[in-house]
Order: sequence, then C-alpha cells, then structure tokens
Amino acid sequence: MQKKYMTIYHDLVKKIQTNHWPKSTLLPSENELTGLYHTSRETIRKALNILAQNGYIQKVRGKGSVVIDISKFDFPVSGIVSFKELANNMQLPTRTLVRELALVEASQDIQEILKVAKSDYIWNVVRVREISGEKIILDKDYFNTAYVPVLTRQICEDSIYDYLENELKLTISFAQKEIVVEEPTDEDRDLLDLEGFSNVVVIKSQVFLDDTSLFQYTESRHRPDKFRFVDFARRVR
Amino acid sequence: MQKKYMTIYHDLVKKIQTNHWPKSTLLPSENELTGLYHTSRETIRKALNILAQNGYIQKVRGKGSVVIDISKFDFPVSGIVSFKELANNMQLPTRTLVRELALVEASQDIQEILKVAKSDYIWNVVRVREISGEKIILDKDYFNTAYVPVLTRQICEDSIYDYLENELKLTISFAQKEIVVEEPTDEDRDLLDLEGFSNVVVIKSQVFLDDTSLFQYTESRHRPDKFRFVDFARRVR
DNA sequence: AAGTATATCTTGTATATACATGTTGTGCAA
DNA sequence: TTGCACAACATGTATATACAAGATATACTT
Repeated sequence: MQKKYMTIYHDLVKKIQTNHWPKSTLLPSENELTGLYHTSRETIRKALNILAQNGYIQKVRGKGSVVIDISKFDFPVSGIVSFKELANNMQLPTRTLVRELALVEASQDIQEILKVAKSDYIWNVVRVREISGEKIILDKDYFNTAYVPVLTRQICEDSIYDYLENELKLTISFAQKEIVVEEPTDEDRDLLDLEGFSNVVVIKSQVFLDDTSLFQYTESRHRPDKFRFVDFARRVR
Repeated sequence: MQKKYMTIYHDLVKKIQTNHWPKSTLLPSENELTGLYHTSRETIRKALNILAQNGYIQKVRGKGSVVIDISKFDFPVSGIVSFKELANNMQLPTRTLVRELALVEASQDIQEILKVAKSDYIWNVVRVREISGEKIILDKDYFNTAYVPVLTRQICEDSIYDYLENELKLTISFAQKEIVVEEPTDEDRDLLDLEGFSNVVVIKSQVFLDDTSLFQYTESRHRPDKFRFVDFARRVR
C-alpha cells in the first residue's frame, strides 16, 4: 500500500475495532493525528472522511471525531462482496455447488440487460450455496465473454471474483443493485431447501468495471428466513 | 447555499439529469471546470468526488469523468428519506392513516434498542401508508422523549421528519438499517391488505442525530410484492 | 455569584503548488 | 507501413497556508 491516507484509514479502522478508542469517545484531533502519522492535516482529513462515510465515526464541528462503532455486522451484503469473502468472515461452514457452467446465446432478457447482440455468447453460471449443510442461496451469473473469455468449473467452485481480479486483472468498480421479493421458480424449488417458504428474496446486480463497461449480471436468490441486509446510511440535504 | 463545492455538485447533478452531458460521455476536465466555475481544482474535485460516491460519474485516471447515469430510480429506499419525500417523487396517490399515537413506557425490547431506562416514557406511533388505495406499508416509530417532547396527530399525518428538522431544529444525521423478511404479525394482518401473502419485508432502522445521540427506532413493514430496494455500491479494496 | 467577553481549542472551506501516474495522439525512425 | 518515443493532457496524492465558524474553558467584570 503506497497511498498514505489509505494506510492511515486502515490503521484507524483497526484501532477502532480493537477498542483502542472506545465507542462514543473522541479520536485525537486532526492536528494531533498529523503528529502521530507524520503527515499533513489534509491527508488526515481524507482518512477521517472515509471513516465517516463507512460509519466508523461522526465528525462534529468544533468538537472532534466521535467513534460510533456501528459494529460491522455478521452479514454485510451492502457494497460489492463475493460469497467467498463473506464465507471467510462467517463462523458457519459453507460449500459451493456448481450446477451449471455453459457458454450459451443470451436470452432476450439477458441480451437487454447485458447490452449484447442477439448472436453473442455469454457465460451462464448457476451455483448453489450451502450454509451449515442447507441449500440457502442460488446464484445465477451471466458474464459478457468480451471481458471474461474463459471460465472453468474449478474457478466457479473457488471464487470467480478472485479469478477476475487476480488472474484477468479486471478492476471491478461499481454495481447497481435491486432487492425484491418473488415467488420461487421451479428451479428455486428444485435446487434450494425451501421448506415450504412461498417467497425468495432476490438481489439483482449489474456489475461494472473501472472503465464503466458492464460485464456481469447476477441474480442472488435467498431463502427468506436466512436473508439479512444491513446498511449504514447518511441523511443528505 | 454558501458552500461552493456543494453548489457546484448540485449544478452538475442538474446538468447530468437534464442530459446536458449524455450518459457515457466525458465531463469537461477538472481544469476546464475550474474555469467554468471560477474556482480552484481542489474545490472542483470535492464536487466530483460526491458525484462519484452517489453514482453519477465514474472517474477514470488519465481520461476523465464518465457520466454513468445510474438513473435515480422510482423508489430509492437507500439513504434516509421520509415517506413524504418519497411520496412527492411518486406518481401514485398516497395517504397516511395514523392508527396510534401514545406516550408509553418502553417495552423491554425497545428499552434496549433505544437505550432508555425502565421508567422512561417514549412516543409510540403506528401509521399505515396507503398507495393507490391499498394499505401497503405499516410504519411503527418509537421516539426518545428527551429529543422529541411533543408530538401531535397533525404532525404524524403530515411529516414527522419535516417537524423534527424545521420546527425542533434537530439535525438527523445517520442511520443503521437492517432488512429482513418475517412472518406477518396479527397487527400486520389486521392493518395491511396482505391478500394472503405469508411474509412481510421489514426495514428496521436506528436513527441518530448530529451529536451521535440515538433518538428514533423504526420498523417499516412492507407487503413483499410492493417492496423494492435499489442501491448503488462501490467495490472497496 | 452570575454573567460575559475572550482566548484557544476544534473542524470546515478555499486556494496554491509540486510531483506521480495513467491515456492518447503526434511524429519520427526503421 | 509499422512501431516506438515523447509531448500534451488527464486524474491522483501530498503538502502548505489562510481564514471561517462552532465548542469550551478561563478570567474578568458587574
């Protein structure tokens, strides 16, 4: 890491999480922090602003930065996080079952969503996520082959995002997400342990790269009783 | 508005929304913008960073700022937005029915959530939101009387947030939100037009003021078929 | 003793400069 | 014609200074 304000940010996060500065106390003032980190006030302020954005502190003019330890929860689906990254932070045992991996012509719907031509081929991946032995989540991924030419079963069982970022060197940047509740499809009923639930929670995401190109569409279909979405929000005026 | 970077931000938002710079084109460079707005580059950069945060542009190093018009959707429940503010942006007719407004001792649960003492009184508000004549949303609000001493039926029918911000001069600042799916309670079945749905989507929010004090807890209970949550997310590394 | 003015702390805004680093097109050389 | 070097321009990072404005403790005045 070479970006100074980022290393300071991460250091401050760690210190807040380890209770170095307990909840609802004040951080050292910006001027003191410049001394501690041997840097300028503007650099400190950049780090502090990211802390505020992410719900670690609340800045109060004339007073200082209050720690608000909205403790980063068990299952933060906010942001863009791969299942593997989630699983790593979870206490429960997880498993991924690849049910489908095929290069196919896009359906009408997917054509429009991914903005590809009629004859274009796309990757179609269907995976079941098992948590504590129960089939809880059905992930249906569609990738534009212009950006993801190759996919293997091995990659899908491990982590596609890991492959995209570390092997293909793609820079995943932002996503448009939508959460709705739907009736289960036959596929849902077939592949998930729905236990009589008459709804599934569906997270639909369009995911974009650094250069604003749309490369992925995903539907993540969850059993409703196991679904939880937490978010930190700021009031905008 | 006296903050220069905020007026520039709002001006740029307006110009993007009115297609002055169409989707996937480049904004003028930072240097050009300093000329247009008669200001310094850092001030322009502050405005641009807020645009990027809110999903209007994607900054690409060496190239410029690409407009990504993730068009602000019909029902943005992301952020902290009052029902009245939502209703004003909606095409459909809405109505609010106040079913309860009482000063009561907090239950065990609410005591813990709002962090008030056993004997403390809190405001308990129950409102039904009608959209196109259907009872779709049940809002259950709990306010700490230390910050909201007075509430009237009139205020609850109009907009509590409007009252808090413009009359009481409270500065609502941030919230911790959680979305889960639950089985309907008797109250849900009684007050909402559930039409046989066996689930409700519940948004639970703790809302905080400027000085980090917790003043409100809310449960917003939605009929699942009418629920939609959209969000813009950035990948953090 | 009470209240008020003030000094001094805090964060917020605006501006300037310097250099690093990524992108793109121009023009020269093979 | 192809390919490479380089200039020109874009954004990113780090630093400095000045002043505005909110919070707070101190000391002084009444």
